[in-house]
Amino acid sequence: MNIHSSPNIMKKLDKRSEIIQASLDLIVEHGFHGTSMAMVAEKAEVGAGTIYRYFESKDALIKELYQELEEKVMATLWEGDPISKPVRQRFIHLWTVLLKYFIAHPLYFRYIEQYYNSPYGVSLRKDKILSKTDDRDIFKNLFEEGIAQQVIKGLPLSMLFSLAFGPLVALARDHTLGFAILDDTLIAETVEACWDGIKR
Amino acid sequence: MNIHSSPNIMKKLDKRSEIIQASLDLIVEHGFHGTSMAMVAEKAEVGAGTIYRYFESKDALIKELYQELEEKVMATLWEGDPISKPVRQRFIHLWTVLLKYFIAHPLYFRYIEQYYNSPYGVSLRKDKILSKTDDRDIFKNLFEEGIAQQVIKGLPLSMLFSLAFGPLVALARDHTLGFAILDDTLIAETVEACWDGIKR
Amino acid sequence: MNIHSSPNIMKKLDKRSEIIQASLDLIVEHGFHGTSMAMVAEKAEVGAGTIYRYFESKDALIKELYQELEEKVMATLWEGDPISKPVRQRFIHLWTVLLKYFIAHPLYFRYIEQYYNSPYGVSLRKDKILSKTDDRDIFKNLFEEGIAQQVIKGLPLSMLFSLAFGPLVALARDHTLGFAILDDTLIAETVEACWDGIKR
Amino acid sequence: MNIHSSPNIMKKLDKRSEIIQASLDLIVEHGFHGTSMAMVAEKAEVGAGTIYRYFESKDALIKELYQELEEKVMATLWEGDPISKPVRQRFIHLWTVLLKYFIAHPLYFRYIEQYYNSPYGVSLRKDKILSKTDDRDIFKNLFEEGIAQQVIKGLPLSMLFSLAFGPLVALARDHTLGFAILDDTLIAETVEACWDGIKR
DNA sequence: AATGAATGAGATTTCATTCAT
DNA sequence: TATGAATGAAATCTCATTCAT
Repeated sequence: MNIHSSPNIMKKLDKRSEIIQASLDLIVEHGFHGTSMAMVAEKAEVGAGTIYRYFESKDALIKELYQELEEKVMATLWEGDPISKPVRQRFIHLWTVLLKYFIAHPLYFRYIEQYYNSPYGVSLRKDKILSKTDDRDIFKNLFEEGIAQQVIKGLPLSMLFSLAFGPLVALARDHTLGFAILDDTLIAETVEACWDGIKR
Repeated sequence: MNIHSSPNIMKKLDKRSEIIQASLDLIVEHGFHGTSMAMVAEKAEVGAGTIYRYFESKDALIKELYQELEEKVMATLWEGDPISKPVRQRFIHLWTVLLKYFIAHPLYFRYIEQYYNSPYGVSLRKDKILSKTDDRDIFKNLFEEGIAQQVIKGLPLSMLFSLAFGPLVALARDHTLGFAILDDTLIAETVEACWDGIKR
Repeated sequence: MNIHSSPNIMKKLDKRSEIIQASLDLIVEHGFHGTSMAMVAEKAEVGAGTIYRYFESKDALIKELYQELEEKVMATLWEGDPISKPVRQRFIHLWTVLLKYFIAHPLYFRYIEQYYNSPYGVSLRKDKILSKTDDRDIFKNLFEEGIAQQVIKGLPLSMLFSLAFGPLVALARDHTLGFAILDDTLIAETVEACWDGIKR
Repeated sequence: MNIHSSPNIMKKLDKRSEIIQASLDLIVEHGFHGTSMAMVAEKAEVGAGTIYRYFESKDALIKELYQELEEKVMATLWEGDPISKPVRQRFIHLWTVLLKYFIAHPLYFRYIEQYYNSPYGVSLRKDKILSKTDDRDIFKNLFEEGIAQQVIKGLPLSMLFSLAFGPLVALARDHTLGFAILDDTLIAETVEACWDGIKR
């Protein structure tokens, strides 16, 4: 690769990124079906047909956008995960990072939530439950360790997920919609409350 | 009004109910935009035009359906609310009733959630926050009383809502989707965990 | 049914007929892909969406139009078929009727031919060969009888079909395109020539 | 031109040939409009833009491909035409060669036929009839000689064409589609039958 | 009041062609 | 000369809504 090929590569990446970004903005504001491909094309400043060079269909675009966002979130969590620390400390760390990430990236959060609660998300989750390689392994391991050490309630995993994520997601939603304003203190208290919900 | 007009009224109510029920079934399964008016008409066994005698538009139908479901939920909560009992006991009662109601009426729950997380729901909630007559008064009063009695954490109301409803909603979702199975014991434990999240 | 319902029925039949007729005219002139649904809608003086009340898709329209034309042709042949007459006489009758029909209905003929020689027609014919209930039974029987009576050559049926239909179709094509002009005498001579091709 | 330019020319010819061949394969299978330029480019292993260096447009490609095939067929006929032999013998020779050629090159035949029966072919034939330099001169001469010698029926030339080519084409079609299987004996009988159709 | 055929605006998607590299 | 990413016009098809019956 030399310096002259760079513009090509940049441009290619750019088009796809522009489309992804435009879709994210528009879908968060208008929903999946309130967002037409023409709107995406205009906002991304590409031809309508260009979208189909990068995404097979509107559905594929919606799905790939979700997957990209999910990867970003998971990467952020993995990055600083203090694996060797005690369960409680890891929990506090992970939940804090996650909540702060959602607050810092409200569009990501809104999109993920919208996707999750649509027919798209339901089938996605059904698929995930079947497959072994779940993103949630990082949490699963944490919970199982906590149960084994008797610091977390001995409830079914799915219940622990709901108890621990439910408040965080609800808070993030209210924040991104402007119904609540979270500062560092409130974030810390929220995370503590999430822990309180599952701690023995 | 005389007795002869009764059949007419019955019929009219019936048609409206059929439309509402058909919409609920279809939207839960296919989403707002995966459900066409033609599908609703067929399932409700009415003419396509008939829907428009009862609902001004598809959006109006979606909104009114939401409001009806919300009213049913709130009526159920109001009904047996032990207003004179201590805060904790009221909380446990209300949350148990709510969770059981969602489990007993999974379609109601799925619809409400889908609505809540769509652009429809966001504007609805913005409207509600502005108006004084909020359905959530029943909870607001409970929380304020709890704060005053120092049995509930002194956090902003919006945070308390998230902490207390988040786990419940997450659990109800997993249950209605078949990802978790809740019996009476687990319901009780869930509600306890919700309380743990906000109790001082 | 009373006289007042008549207009309804007429109208319904009319729309479908208008669409069929417009499609026939346009496809014969511009081909399958040179004919857009918008062109059909305009020529038929119906809304674009209306076509889809009568035909599931453009392909379905093309296929159904073919089937209708084929039925008309076959009905014409059946009608005056002198079953009890000698093979030669039946042959002369059927071929004459067919050629005259194609000359009288050049659009029908052009459409059928275009369909026959397109990918549509190939799969159609493959299906037909598999199924027993072939329109061509009328000809098959005639040929088999002729072979048995030793007035027709003892060749495979598919060859006899080609030998007997080939000249007729070629003539009809030239006539409908204006490359040849057939009068009654020439028609008779053509049919004789078709017979000459298969007679023993 | 020197020896060094040879590779270039070869390459250029190669690309054009690849495009022609790919188009032939694809159009025979999917039809004119079922075949996109992108499909051709991929199958020919050239860039999409490259096609336009050799052919002005898709229509031009379709037309040139037809002309190439027609030339090949005519060249084959010219090659061994026993001009000095009696009419009947020449006829038998030419028709046998033609039928065998179509059987040996089913793609050529299918393409020519598809073209012939499309709006492309109709205008092509109209043009040909106007111009004097018709490929059909070889047949025209043969028929006129036959008429003069009173061995061929005294019918209009266009009729003789239809009578003589119709069966051959019909047979070739059934063979290439797999609906009939022709061996040397059947080929000979077919050609005899073609002759029977026009002989006095 | 009830119907459902008809509508046409608008959605998704395709594809021949261009043009910067 | 060759490429293939980009384009946008145009195609097919859907569907909320209307309106004559």
